[in-house]
Amino acid sequence: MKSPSQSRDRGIPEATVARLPLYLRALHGMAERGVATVSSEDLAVAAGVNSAKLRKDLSHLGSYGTRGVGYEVEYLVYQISRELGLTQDWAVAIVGVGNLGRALANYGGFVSRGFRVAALFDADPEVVGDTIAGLNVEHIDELEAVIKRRGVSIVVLATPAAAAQEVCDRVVAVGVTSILNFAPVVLTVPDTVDVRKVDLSIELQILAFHEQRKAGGPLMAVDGQ
Amino acid sequence: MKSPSQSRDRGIPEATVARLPLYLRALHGMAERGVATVSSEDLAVAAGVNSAKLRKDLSHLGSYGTRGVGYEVEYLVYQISRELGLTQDWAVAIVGVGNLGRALANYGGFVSRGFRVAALFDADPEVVGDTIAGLNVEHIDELEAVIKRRGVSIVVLATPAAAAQEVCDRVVAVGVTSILNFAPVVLTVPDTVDVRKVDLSIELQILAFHEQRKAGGPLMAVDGQ
DNA sequence: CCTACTTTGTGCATCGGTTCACAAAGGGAT
DNA sequence: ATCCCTTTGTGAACCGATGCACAAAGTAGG
Repeated sequence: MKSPSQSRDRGIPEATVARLPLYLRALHGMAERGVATVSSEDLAVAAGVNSAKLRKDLSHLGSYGTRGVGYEVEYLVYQISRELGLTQDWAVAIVGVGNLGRALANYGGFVSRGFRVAALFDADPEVVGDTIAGLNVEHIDELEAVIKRRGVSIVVLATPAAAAQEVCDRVVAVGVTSILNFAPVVLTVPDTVDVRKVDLSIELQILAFHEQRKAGGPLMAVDGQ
Repeated sequence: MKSPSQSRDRGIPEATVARLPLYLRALHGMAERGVATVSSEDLAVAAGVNSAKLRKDLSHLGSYGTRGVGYEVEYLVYQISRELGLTQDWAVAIVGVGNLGRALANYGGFVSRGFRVAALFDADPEVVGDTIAGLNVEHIDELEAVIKRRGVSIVVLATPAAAAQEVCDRVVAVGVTSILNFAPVVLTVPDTVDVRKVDLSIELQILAFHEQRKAGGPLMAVDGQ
């Protein structure tokens, strides 16, 4: 049941959640440049969205702006960070240390936002024991033990497609409920588990679709039937 | 002739376009396993979507199913491929050969779907001249010349954030209208240009948000679903 | 205190997308 | 040919997201 006068409605729309990190990035940039206060219009431009949308998004977190003035940058950074759960430290494990897994392990963008790569796993004895980004690569057999021991709560799957579901099942079995999947497969999970997927090939295909139209443009009817 | 003979409505919804690659992947899997015909229900399960949605999506391409039977796998693969523009060969350039660029260059998923990595660029003289995935890394100064010469129409940006906008401007200036951006910045482009962005850190932040709520405890809205 | 100006927060109309549910269309059996 | 069974294709209701436009709320200056 939901109380009617819940000051900060916990039901933040998914679309809004997806944009908060964008605002946060823009705000960090402004904070670095010493900007103290920002209007919805300016922040919207920096984040590449419409200002009305931005204001509505922020209004879901509470009333943190001052009419006639704007938003205080530092304060807003804090509020958004807290809402996203970035004020705590998240231990992330990366499974699969191929090209992609390696790139992810070295990616600075993680660490800077409250995420800490806490473990790397691979099945290939050739790479197990290697040190990547200052971390020892563990054998996949250690998956369950290490995840528990190090309090990993988010797992990134960068395995071959064929291995993804099995690894997924195993991490879900030890209680992981947040998965970022780079393998090109549809994962089956209990609905208590969140899966987000990133598929590089799909993004290119969407671009190709639009590119084709631009190129075909006015002559489109040529292949019509 | 217009009227209902506008059989294939060219205005395919964006949400549908984004799912077509998913269906395609599922269909390829089925084709390999020798499946000749598939129902919307089965294909929907394989692609991880609702069957009504799948049927509506496919209906935007035309009437390619047979009532009482389903869809012929090979035929549907062809139709979707054609719609997405995958029957032609797309030359892709990757700019920035750091960890991520390297991973992308080696990523098999591109080649297998009508995409061909045709050029690699970097600014660092240390890596220029290296061979990655069978390709010579060109200096960024060659950007315009090589893009034109090799007919590159899609550019993948895997540069540091600070360099992304400048590279973007340059490729747009030579006529590229499709960009896949991995750099964590909002790119400014003319609206004739399509930009899709992939931000690994944003995906993690979205997961963290939901994870926090799950862990968040008693004050959480009890969403018993 | 009052007036002029700025910018937030939001009600409302609208739009695109999802889902339901069923008539229409085809196959197969007799 | 007729009946029954399966599955598509789609009308229509629904739902969430977007964007306009403005009242409310604040600042600044006299």
